[in-house]
Amino acid sequence: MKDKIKSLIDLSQIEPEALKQIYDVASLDIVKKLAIMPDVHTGYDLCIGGVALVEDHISPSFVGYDIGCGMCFVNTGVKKEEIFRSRKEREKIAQQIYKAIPVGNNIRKKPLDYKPFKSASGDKNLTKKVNDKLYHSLGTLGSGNHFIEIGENLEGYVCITIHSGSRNIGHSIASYYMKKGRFLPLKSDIGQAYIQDMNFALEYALENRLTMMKEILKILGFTEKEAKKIIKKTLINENHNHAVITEEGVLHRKGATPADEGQLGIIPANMRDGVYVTVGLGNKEFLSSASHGAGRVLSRRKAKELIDLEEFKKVMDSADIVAKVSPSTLDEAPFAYKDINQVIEAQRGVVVEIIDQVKPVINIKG
DNA sequence: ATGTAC
Repeated sequence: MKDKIKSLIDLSQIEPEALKQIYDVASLDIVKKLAIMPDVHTGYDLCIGGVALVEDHISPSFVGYDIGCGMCFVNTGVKKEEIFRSRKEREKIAQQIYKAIPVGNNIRKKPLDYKPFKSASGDKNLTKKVNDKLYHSLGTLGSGNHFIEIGENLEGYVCITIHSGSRNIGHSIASYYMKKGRFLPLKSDIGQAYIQDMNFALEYALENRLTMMKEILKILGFTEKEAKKIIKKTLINENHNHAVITEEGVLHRKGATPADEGQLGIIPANMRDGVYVTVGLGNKEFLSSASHGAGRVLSRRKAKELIDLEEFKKVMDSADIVAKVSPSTLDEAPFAYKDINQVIEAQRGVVVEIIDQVKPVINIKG
């Protein structure tokens, strides 16, 4: 059983509950390989930061609730000084973003256009449930670790990163299929239906991020034409909750950045340290995957209990980052996360190379 | 991870 598990972090460093999940999953005959990322923590069924190769079956719970959750990134090609001259200006832009993009539990009052969903399983309730919120949820950020970040890369160019998922749409699809079984045979109607509906959620999550990306570029003063060009030329899109059918089996990633050879990805650190741009090395031992973040050291509850708001404010101010520093974001403070350098070093040259790094200027959160 | 909704 243990030879199925390949971990980028010492197993002794993993929280007991997540470790139990790892052994439970690895003990299943149907699971051929299990790769563990350094930001691993307890999730529903398969741990977050877990990548599982499964034989002939697809598992809704191995993909998780936020199907298609992931990152979009662009490099505007404009230097920081050309857009941001003062802190006041940055604060104004942050305000404009909060005004244009619903965050947290909020969705749009006025719906945006998107092609309707029809459940491949034929379930009328699921179809209705998804379509009900489809247009209102598009272009909304969500909560938790989801964020919008405007930052400066190593060359001084303004880059935009968005971390968000499929909102209620993916959640509805995920819950519906999780009730159908832990593993759905690929050669079954329900398995095929899940694949189709999961793919819809992946597409929707990308559209969700792109909608926000276009709005942000507009707020930064780019014309529609310029925005299109920036996206076309520089977009990195990657999602860390999905399943892919491969020749070796069904590859499920839950909280893991795809790192096929040459594949670009984004690994976020935390609100203060920004994001890393990665290129995959296609390391099959680790199922061509990398971490999807730094990983928490404090649970959300503990973070709110232990972290001092003033301390949080101090580090964000000294890095001159405009961000929502409040009791509601204490659980997202840098101290709630592992030291990103260690997490990166555990992966550099093994599953990815780092090709760029972006320091935050503005961080938007739910 | 998520719509004030069984």
